[in-house]
Amino acid sequence: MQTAVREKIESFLKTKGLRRTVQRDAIIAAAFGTTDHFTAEDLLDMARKKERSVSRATVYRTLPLLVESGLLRELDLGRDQQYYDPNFIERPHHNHLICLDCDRIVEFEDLHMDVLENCITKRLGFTPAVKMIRIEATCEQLRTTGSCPNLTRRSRRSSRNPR
Amino acid sequence: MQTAVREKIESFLKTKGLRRTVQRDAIIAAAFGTTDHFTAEDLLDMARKKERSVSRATVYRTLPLLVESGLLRELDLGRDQQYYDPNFIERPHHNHLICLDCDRIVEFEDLHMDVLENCITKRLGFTPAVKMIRIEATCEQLRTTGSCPNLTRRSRRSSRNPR
DNA sequence: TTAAATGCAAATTATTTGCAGAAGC
DNA sequence: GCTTCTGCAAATAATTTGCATTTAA
Repeated sequence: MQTAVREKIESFLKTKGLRRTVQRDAIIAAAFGTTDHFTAEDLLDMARKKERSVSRATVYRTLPLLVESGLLRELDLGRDQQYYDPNFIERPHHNHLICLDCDRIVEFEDLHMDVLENCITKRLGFTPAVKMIRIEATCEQLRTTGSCPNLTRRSRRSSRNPR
Repeated sequence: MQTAVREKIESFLKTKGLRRTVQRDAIIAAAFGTTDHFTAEDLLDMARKKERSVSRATVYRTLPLLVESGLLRELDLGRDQQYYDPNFIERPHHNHLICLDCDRIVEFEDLHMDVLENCITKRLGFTPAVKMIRIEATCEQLRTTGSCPNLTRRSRRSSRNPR
Protein backbone atom coordinates (compact mmCIF):
# COMPACT_ATOMS: atom_id res chain seq x y z
CA MET A 1 0.00 0.00 0.00
CA GLN A 2 1.39 3.37 -0.98
CA THR A 3 2.19 6.19 1.40
CA ALA A 4 -0.33 8.56 -0.16
CA VAL A 5 -3.06 6.00 0.27
CA ARG A 6 -2.01 5.28 3.81
CA GLU A 7 -2.13 8.98 4.63
CA LYS A 8 -5.62 9.38 3.22
CA ILE A 9 -6.81 6.51 5.31
CA GLU A 10 -5.10 7.73 8.48
CA SER A 11 -6.69 11.11 8.01
CA PHE A 12 -10.06 9.54 7.37
CA LEU A 13 -9.90 7.50 10.56
CA LYS A 14 -8.82 10.52 12.52
CA THR A 15 -11.54 12.80 11.10
CA LYS A 16 -14.19 10.24 11.87
CA GLY A 17 -12.85 9.71 15.38
CA LEU A 18 -12.36 6.04 14.65
CA ARG A 19 -9.87 3.96 16.61
CA ARG A 20 -7.02 2.02 15.14
CA THR A 21 -7.25 -1.67 15.82
CA VAL A 22 -5.17 -4.53 14.55
CA GLN A 23 -8.24 -5.90 12.78
CA ARG A 24 -9.02 -2.64 10.99
CA ASP A 25 -5.41 -2.22 10.02
CA ALA A 26 -5.37 -5.71 8.55
CA ILE A 27 -8.64 -5.21 6.67
CA ILE A 28 -7.51 -1.87 5.26
CA ALA A 29 -4.10 -3.19 4.32
CA ALA A 30 -5.76 -6.12 2.56
CA ALA A 31 -8.30 -3.94 0.76
CA PHE A 32 -5.71 -1.53 -0.59
CA GLY A 33 -2.93 -4.02 -1.03
CA THR A 34 -4.57 -5.34 -4.17
CA THR A 35 -5.91 -3.85 -7.40
CA ASP A 36 -8.35 -6.71 -7.83
CA HIS A 37 -12.03 -6.30 -7.17
CA PHE A 38 -13.23 -8.32 -4.22
CA THR A 39 -16.27 -9.42 -2.23
CA ALA A 40 -16.66 -9.20 1.54
CA GLU A 41 -15.74 -12.86 1.75
CA ASP A 42 -12.64 -12.34 -0.40
CA LEU A 43 -11.61 -9.49 1.86
CA LEU A 44 -12.07 -11.64 4.95
CA ASP A 45 -9.73 -14.23 3.47
CA MET A 46 -7.15 -11.62 2.51
CA ALA A 47 -7.29 -9.86 5.86
CA ARG A 48 -7.02 -13.11 7.79
CA LYS A 49 -3.77 -13.85 6.03
CA LYS A 50 -2.39 -10.73 7.67
CA GLU A 51 -4.14 -11.07 11.04
CA ARG A 52 -5.79 -14.29 12.08
CA SER A 53 -8.21 -12.68 14.52
CA VAL A 54 -10.20 -10.78 11.87
CA SER A 55 -13.84 -11.82 11.90
CA ARG A 56 -16.50 -11.67 9.23
CA ALA A 57 -18.51 -9.21 11.33
CA THR A 58 -15.66 -6.74 11.48
CA VAL A 59 -15.16 -6.95 7.74
CA TYR A 60 -18.84 -6.22 7.21
CA ARG A 61 -18.64 -3.35 9.69
CA THR A 62 -15.52 -1.86 8.13
CA LEU A 63 -16.61 -2.00 4.50
CA PRO A 64 -19.32 0.68 4.78
CA LEU A 65 -16.87 2.96 6.56
CA LEU A 66 -14.41 2.72 3.70
CA VAL A 67 -17.17 3.26 1.17
CA GLU A 68 -18.47 6.26 3.07
CA SER A 69 -14.99 7.73 3.14
CA GLY A 70 -14.83 7.53 -0.64
CA LEU A 71 -11.69 5.40 -0.55
CA LEU A 72 -13.47 2.25 -1.64
CA ARG A 73 -16.33 2.00 -4.11
CA GLU A 74 -19.13 -0.49 -4.42
CA LEU A 75 -19.10 -2.08 -7.81
CA ASP A 76 -22.17 -3.45 -9.51
CA LEU A 77 -21.06 -6.40 -11.57
CA GLY A 78 -24.55 -7.76 -11.96
CA ARG A 79 -23.70 -10.70 -9.74
CA ASP A 80 -25.34 -11.84 -6.55
CA GLN A 81 -22.78 -10.46 -4.15
CA GLN A 82 -21.55 -6.96 -3.62
CA TYR A 83 -18.12 -6.31 -5.11
CA TYR A 84 -15.68 -3.60 -4.10
CA ASP A 85 -13.14 -1.68 -6.13
CA PRO A 86 -10.02 -0.28 -4.43
CA ASN A 87 -8.75 1.50 -7.54
CA PHE A 88 -10.70 4.74 -7.26
CA ILE A 89 -7.98 6.37 -5.18
CA GLU A 90 -5.55 6.08 -8.06
CA ARG A 91 -8.03 6.64 -10.89
CA PRO A 92 -11.14 8.38 -9.58
CA HIS A 93 -12.90 8.48 -12.95
CA HIS A 94 -12.52 4.99 -14.28
CA ASN A 95 -15.30 2.78 -15.56
CA HIS A 96 -15.76 -0.93 -16.21
CA LEU A 97 -16.13 -3.16 -19.21
CA ILE A 98 -17.15 -6.74 -18.45
CA CYS A 99 -16.18 -9.39 -20.96
CA LEU A 100 -19.12 -11.73 -21.41
CA ASP A 101 -16.82 -14.38 -22.85
CA CYS A 102 -14.42 -14.70 -19.95
CA ASP A 103 -15.81 -12.49 -17.17
CA ARG A 104 -12.68 -10.40 -17.13
CA ILE A 105 -13.16 -6.80 -16.10
CA VAL A 106 -11.34 -4.11 -18.05
CA GLU A 107 -11.03 -0.72 -16.42
CA PHE A 108 -11.00 2.29 -18.69
CA GLU A 109 -11.05 6.07 -18.45
CA ASP A 110 -12.30 8.51 -21.00
CA LEU A 111 -12.25 12.26 -20.64
CA HIS A 112 -14.88 12.91 -23.29
CA MET A 113 -17.25 10.54 -21.59
CA ASP A 114 -16.71 12.30 -18.32
CA VAL A 115 -17.29 15.76 -19.74
CA LEU A 116 -20.38 14.58 -21.57
CA GLU A 117 -21.82 13.07 -18.40
CA ASN A 118 -21.33 16.36 -16.60
CA CYS A 119 -23.05 18.28 -19.39
CA ILE A 120 -26.04 15.98 -19.47
CA THR A 121 -26.41 16.08 -15.73
CA LYS A 122 -26.33 19.87 -15.64
CA ARG A 123 -28.78 20.12 -18.53
CA LEU A 124 -31.19 18.03 -16.47
CA GLY A 125 -30.83 20.45 -13.58
CA PHE A 126 -28.52 18.46 -11.36
CA THR A 127 -24.97 18.51 -10.02
CA PRO A 128 -23.12 15.25 -10.62
CA ALA A 129 -21.89 13.30 -7.60
CA VAL A 130 -21.09 9.69 -8.45
CA LYS A 131 -20.98 8.55 -12.04
CA MET A 132 -20.64 5.01 -13.25
CA ILE A 133 -20.61 3.32 -16.60
CA ARG A 134 -20.75 -0.40 -17.08
CA ILE A 135 -20.35 -1.96 -20.49
CA GLU A 136 -20.94 -5.64 -21.04
CA ALA A 137 -19.27 -6.75 -24.24
CA THR A 138 -18.04 -9.73 -26.19
CA CYS A 139 -14.42 -10.26 -27.15
CA GLU A 140 -13.76 -9.41 -30.80
CA GLN A 141 -10.74 -11.68 -30.97
CA LEU A 142 -12.68 -14.68 -29.75
CA ARG A 143 -15.17 -14.11 -32.54
CA THR A 144 -12.54 -13.84 -35.27
CA THR A 145 -9.85 -16.27 -34.13
CA GLY A 146 -11.83 -18.55 -31.88
CA SER A 147 -9.69 -17.87 -28.86
CA CYS A 148 -10.18 -15.26 -26.17
CA PRO A 149 -6.92 -13.69 -25.00
CA ASN A 150 -8.55 -12.97 -21.71
CA LEU A 151 -9.24 -16.59 -20.96
CA THR A 152 -5.60 -16.92 -19.97
CA ARG A 153 -6.11 -14.49 -17.14
CA ARG A 154 -9.61 -15.57 -16.33
CA SER A 155 -10.85 -13.68 -13.33
CA ARG A 156 -10.94 -15.47 -10.02
CA ARG A 157 -14.32 -16.89 -9.04
CA SER A 158 -14.70 -16.95 -5.30
CA SER A 159 -15.86 -20.22 -3.79
CA ARG A 160 -19.12 -20.35 -1.90
CA ASN A 161 -19.34 -18.92 1.56
CA PRO A 162 -18.20 -21.80 3.82
CA ARG A 163 -19.92 -20.60 6.92
CA MET B 1 -49.92 -2.67 -22.34
CA GLN B 2 -49.46 -1.81 -26.00
CA THR B 3 -50.01 -4.16 -28.90
CA ALA B 4 -46.38 -4.01 -30.03
CA VAL B 5 -45.23 -4.98 -26.58
CA ARG B 6 -47.77 -7.75 -26.33
CA GLU B 7 -46.60 -9.15 -29.67
CA LYS B 8 -42.98 -9.17 -28.61
CA ILE B 9 -43.88 -11.04 -25.48
CA GLU B 10 -46.10 -13.54 -27.30
CA SER B 11 -43.31 -14.23 -29.75
CA PHE B 12 -40.81 -14.61 -26.92
CA LEU B 13 -42.99 -17.14 -25.11
CA LYS B 14 -43.56 -19.05 -28.33
CA THR B 15 -39.87 -19.11 -29.28
CA LYS B 16 -38.89 -20.34 -25.87
CA GLY B 17 -41.58 -22.99 -25.92
CA LEU B 18 -43.10 -21.52 -22.77
CA ARG B 19 -46.73 -22.09 -21.88
CA ARG B 20 -49.28 -19.39 -21.30
CA THR B 21 -50.73 -19.50 -17.84
CA VAL B 22 -53.05 -17.12 -16.08
CA GLN B 23 -50.27 -16.39 -13.58
CA ARG B 24 -47.70 -15.56 -16.23
CA ASP B 25 -50.18 -13.43 -18.08
CA ALA B 26 -50.94 -11.50 -14.93
CA ILE B 27 -47.27 -11.04 -14.06
CA ILE B 28 -46.40 -9.89 -17.56
CA ALA B 29 -49.39 -7.57 -17.75
CA ALA B 30 -48.40 -6.09 -14.41
CA ALA B 31 -44.75 -5.70 -15.37
CA PHE B 32 -45.46 -3.91 -18.63
CA GLY B 33 -48.58 -2.12 -17.49
CA THR B 34 -46.44 0.40 -15.63
CA THR B 35 -43.50 2.64 -16.46
CA ASP B 36 -42.33 2.62 -12.85
CA HIS B 37 -39.34 0.63 -11.73
CA PHE B 38 -40.28 -2.18 -9.39
CA THR B 39 -38.92 -4.91 -7.12
CA ALA B 40 -39.99 -8.55 -7.15
CA GLU B 41 -42.23 -7.81 -4.18
CA ASP B 42 -43.78 -4.81 -5.94
CA LEU B 43 -44.47 -6.99 -8.94
CA LEU B 44 -46.09 -9.65 -6.78
CA ASP B 45 -48.45 -7.03 -5.38
CA MET B 46 -49.25 -5.64 -8.82
CA ALA B 47 -49.80 -9.06 -10.36
CA ARG B 48 -52.02 -10.21 -7.50
CA LYS B 49 -54.34 -7.30 -8.16
CA LYS B 50 -54.96 -8.83 -11.57
CA GLU B 51 -54.95 -12.48 -10.55
CA ARG B 52 -55.19 -13.51 -6.93
CA SER B 53 -53.51 -16.88 -7.43
CA VAL B 54 -50.09 -15.47 -8.34
CA SER B 55 -47.43 -16.65 -5.90
CA ARG B 56 -44.10 -15.18 -4.94
CA ALA B 57 -42.32 -18.23 -6.35
CA THR B 58 -43.84 -17.74 -9.77
CA VAL B 59 -42.86 -14.09 -9.79
CA TYR B 60 -39.28 -15.04 -8.95
CA ARG B 61 -39.36 -17.72 -11.66
CA THR B 62 -40.81 -15.40 -14.30
CA LEU B 63 -38.51 -12.44 -13.74
CA PRO B 64 -35.33 -14.11 -15.08
CA LEU B 65 -37.25 -15.24 -18.16
CA LEU B 66 -38.28 -11.70 -18.95
CA VAL B 67 -34.76 -10.44 -18.32
CA GLU B 68 -33.30 -13.15 -20.52
CA SER B 69 -35.71 -12.19 -23.28
CA GLY B 70 -34.41 -8.64 -23.16
CA LEU B 71 -37.89 -7.25 -22.52
CA LEU B 72 -37.14 -6.38 -18.93
CA ARG B 73 -33.86 -5.09 -17.53
CA GLU B 74 -32.34 -5.41 -14.12
CA LEU B 75 -31.59 -2.02 -12.69
CA ASP B 76 -28.85 -1.34 -10.20
CA LEU B 77 -30.05 1.46 -7.99
CA GLY B 78 -27.47 0.77 -5.32
CA ARG B 79 -30.17 -0.44 -2.97
CA ASP B 80 -30.47 -3.76 -1.23
CA GLN B 81 -33.03 -5.28 -3.54
CA GLN B 82 -33.00 -5.92 -7.22
CA TYR B 83 -35.06 -3.43 -9.24
CA TYR B 84 -36.49 -3.95 -12.69
CA ASP B 85 -37.10 -1.48 -15.49
CA PRO B 86 -39.88 -2.16 -18.03
CA ASN B 87 -39.06 0.86 -20.20
CA PHE B 88 -36.34 -0.64 -22.36
CA ILE B 89 -38.83 -1.85 -24.95
CA GLU B 90 -39.84 1.73 -25.68
CA ARG B 91 -36.44 3.33 -25.19
CA PRO B 92 -33.69 0.71 -25.52
CA HIS B 93 -30.86 3.16 -24.94
CA HIS B 94 -31.93 5.10 -21.91
CA ASN B 95 -29.90 5.64 -18.77
CA HIS B 96 -30.60 6.68 -15.21
CA LEU B 97 -29.91 9.65 -13.03
CA ILE B 98 -30.65 9.20 -9.34
CA CYS B 99 -31.43 12.31 -7.32
CA LEU B 100 -29.64 12.04 -3.99
CA ASP B 101 -31.96 14.65 -2.52
CA CYS B 102 -35.27 12.93 -3.17
CA ASP B 103 -34.41 9.51 -4.62
CA ARG B 104 -36.28 10.25 -7.79
CA ILE B 105 -34.97 8.52 -10.88
CA VAL B 106 -34.73 10.51 -14.08
CA GLU B 107 -34.41 8.55 -17.30
CA PHE B 108 -32.42 10.14 -20.09
CA GLU B 109 -31.09 9.25 -23.51
CA ASP B 110 -28.12 10.75 -25.27
CA LEU B 111 -26.96 9.82 -28.71
CA HIS B 112 -23.44 11.18 -28.28
CA MET B 113 -22.98 9.14 -25.14
CA ASP B 114 -24.11 6.05 -26.94
CA VAL B 115 -21.79 6.57 -29.89
CA LEU B 116 -18.90 7.29 -27.58
CA GLU B 117 -19.51 4.13 -25.60
CA ASN B 118 -19.44 2.11 -28.79
CA CYS B 119 -16.17 3.70 -29.90
CA ILE B 120 -14.47 3.07 -26.59
CA THR B 121 -15.63 -0.50 -26.51
CA LYS B 122 -14.35 -1.20 -30.02
CA ARG B 123 -11.06 0.51 -29.29
CA LEU B 124 -10.62 -1.90 -26.39
CA GLY B 125 -11.18 -4.83 -28.72
CA PHE B 126 -14.76 -5.69 -27.81
CA THR B 127 -18.24 -5.59 -29.28
CA PRO B 128 -20.74 -3.84 -27.03
CA ALA B 129 -23.71 -5.81 -25.73
CA VAL B 130 -25.35 -4.14 -22.74
CA LYS B 131 -24.41 -0.62 -21.75
CA MET B 132 -25.51 1.20 -18.66
CA ILE B 133 -24.81 4.57 -17.14
CA ARG B 134 -25.87 5.58 -13.67
CA ILE B 135 -25.40 9.10 -12.44
CA GLU B 136 -26.03 10.01 -8.84
CA ALA B 137 -26.55 13.74 -8.50
CA THR B 138 -27.91 16.47 -6.31
CA CYS B 139 -30.75 18.76 -7.29
CA GLU B 140 -29.54 22.20 -8.37
CA GLN B 141 -32.83 23.84 -7.50
CA LEU B 142 -32.77 22.51 -3.96
CA ARG B 143 -29.36 24.07 -3.51
CA THR B 144 -30.38 27.48 -4.83
CA THR B 145 -34.00 27.81 -3.68
CA GLY B 146 -34.09 25.42 -0.76
CA SER B 147 -36.83 23.29 -2.24
CA CYS B 148 -36.52 20.24 -4.41
CA PRO B 149 -39.13 20.11 -7.15
CA ASN B 150 -38.84 16.37 -7.15
CA LEU B 151 -39.92 16.04 -3.56
CA THR B 152 -43.46 16.54 -4.75
CA ARG B 153 -43.33 13.32 -6.71
CA ARG B 154 -41.11 11.46 -4.35
CA SER B 155 -40.60 7.93 -5.57
CA ARG B 156 -42.49 5.16 -3.85
CA ARG B 157 -40.57 3.27 -1.19
CA SER B 158 -41.79 -0.29 -0.95
CA SER B 159 -42.60 -1.54 2.52
CA ARG B 160 -40.66 -4.42 4.01
CA ASN B 161 -41.37 -7.91 2.81
CA PRO B 162 -44.27 -9.11 5.01
CA ARG B 163 -43.67 -12.78 4.54
C1' DT C 1 -51.50 -37.76 -21.95
C1' DT C 2 -47.58 -35.86 -20.50
C1' DA C 3 -44.28 -32.38 -19.78
C1' DA C 4 -44.26 -27.95 -17.89
C1' DA C 5 -45.89 -24.77 -14.41
C1' DT C 6 -47.72 -23.78 -9.95
C1' DG C 7 -48.14 -22.84 -4.68
C1' DC C 8 -46.41 -23.85 -0.47
C1' DA C 9 -43.09 -24.09 2.85
C1' DA C 10 -38.52 -25.09 3.81
C1' DA C 11 -33.76 -24.09 2.46
C1' DT C 12 -30.14 -21.11 1.16
C1' DT C 13 -27.08 -17.30 1.50
C1' DA C 14 -25.38 -12.60 1.96
C1' DT C 15 -25.56 -9.39 5.37
C1' DT C 16 -26.79 -7.41 9.98
C1' DT C 17 -27.13 -7.29 14.89
C1' DG C 18 -27.29 -8.17 20.21
C1' DC C 19 -24.31 -9.03 23.64
C1' DA C 20 -20.52 -9.91 26.69
C1' DG C 21 -15.78 -9.46 26.84
C1' DA C 22 -11.36 -6.99 25.03
C1' DA C 23 -8.77 -3.03 24.01
C1' DG C 24 -7.66 1.84 22.33
C1' DC C 25 -7.00 6.44 24.03
C1' DG D 1 -12.02 4.48 33.07
C1' DC D 2 -14.87 4.84 29.78
C1' DT D 3 -16.19 4.36 25.29
C1' DT D 4 -15.45 2.02 21.11
C1' DC D 5 -14.49 -2.23 18.94
C1' DT D 6 -14.44 -7.08 18.60
C1' DG D 7 -15.89 -12.14 17.87
C1' DC D 8 -19.47 -15.12 18.22
C1' DA D 9 -23.72 -16.84 17.18
C1' DA D 10 -28.27 -15.87 16.27
C1' DA D 11 -31.37 -13.02 13.42
C1' DT D 12 -32.83 -11.05 9.15
C1' DA D 13 -34.40 -10.81 4.53
C1' DA D 14 -34.13 -11.52 -0.42
C1' DT D 15 -34.14 -15.23 -3.35
C1' DT D 16 -34.17 -20.22 -4.59
C1' DT D 17 -35.73 -24.86 -4.49
C1' DG D 18 -38.03 -29.67 -3.53
C1' DC D 19 -42.18 -31.64 -3.95
C1' DA D 20 -46.88 -32.87 -4.58
C1' DT D 21 -50.52 -31.13 -7.39
C1' DT D 22 -52.53 -28.72 -11.25
C1' DT D 23 -52.85 -27.40 -15.95
C1' DA D 24 -51.70 -26.17 -20.85
C1' DA D 25 -51.10 -28.13 -25.18
